[in-house]
Amino acid sequence: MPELPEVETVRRGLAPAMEGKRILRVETRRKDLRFPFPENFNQRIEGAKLTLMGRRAKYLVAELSNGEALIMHLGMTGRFTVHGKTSGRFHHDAGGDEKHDHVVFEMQGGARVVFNDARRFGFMDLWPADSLETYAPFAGMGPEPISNEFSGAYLHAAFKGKKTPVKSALLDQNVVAGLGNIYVCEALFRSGISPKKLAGAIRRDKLEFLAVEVRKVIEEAILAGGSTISDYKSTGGELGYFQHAFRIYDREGEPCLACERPVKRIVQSGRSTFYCAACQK
DNA sequence: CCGCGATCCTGGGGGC
DNA sequence: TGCCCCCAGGATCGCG
Repeated sequence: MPELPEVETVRRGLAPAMEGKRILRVETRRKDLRFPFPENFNQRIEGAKLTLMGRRAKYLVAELSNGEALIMHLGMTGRFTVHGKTSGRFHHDAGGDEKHDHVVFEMQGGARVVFNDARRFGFMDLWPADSLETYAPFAGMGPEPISNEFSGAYLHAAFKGKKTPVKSALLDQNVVAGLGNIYVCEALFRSGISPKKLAGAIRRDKLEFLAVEVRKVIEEAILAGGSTISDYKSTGGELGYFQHAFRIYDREGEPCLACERPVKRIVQSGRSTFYCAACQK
């Protein structure tokens, strides 16, 4: 489920159950996800209070009272569910019984927060909270697309001289952080730019459009609670509904919403790209 | 520096 | 029903 809007939706779902609460106990049911859990993972977080549930790009960053930051990535299929008597929406069962439930956090206040990840591309890590900028994936990472730093001028500078297709450039987390395959396709369609166009060859005025559409599609998707693909559910079991607002993603062969010509699908750097050859130049 | 393919995993869907 | 192949929201690494 996880591009920026989905991760932000998860963050908002976890915050009421975890923020300001002590982590009473952590159950890790295997020694690794994508990577091994860090050394003494359980001991290092049990008993600590989770002071802030934050997010950077597609990473959840939970700051703990002991100075550690618990960094969590959902990979492709990672999902969190909140169980028990907590404020807000939650599952009324005990939780932790599903296939691929790998980690269970027992929180002060009674919530059980369960991490499930079928493909195990997700991971958890610990890093000093006061030097997150030195955490390898964050070093060199581009701005958030909904930040003031992100603009047409920024893209103009970031794309300067780049001979890579704009689709690949936007997927590069060091250019802009948090976009993935779906929202890149959507933003390129909305701004009328071909995914094959070389990043460095796009006119400045088009980059202004692109920056605006990237921001808009991400903001709209956050408001919709993210996109639900397959049977993804957010922390309380509710579905995001932005998938109904897809204008180009996963619409191969269907009529373009602007010109009615069939939507094309190509593969770029191993990922599907959906676009309209007539509307995107 | 760049694009590309392979890779880490499991599951769902379509074709036969 | 079963089997096989392809596909999937991510990200890294090695190769040419």
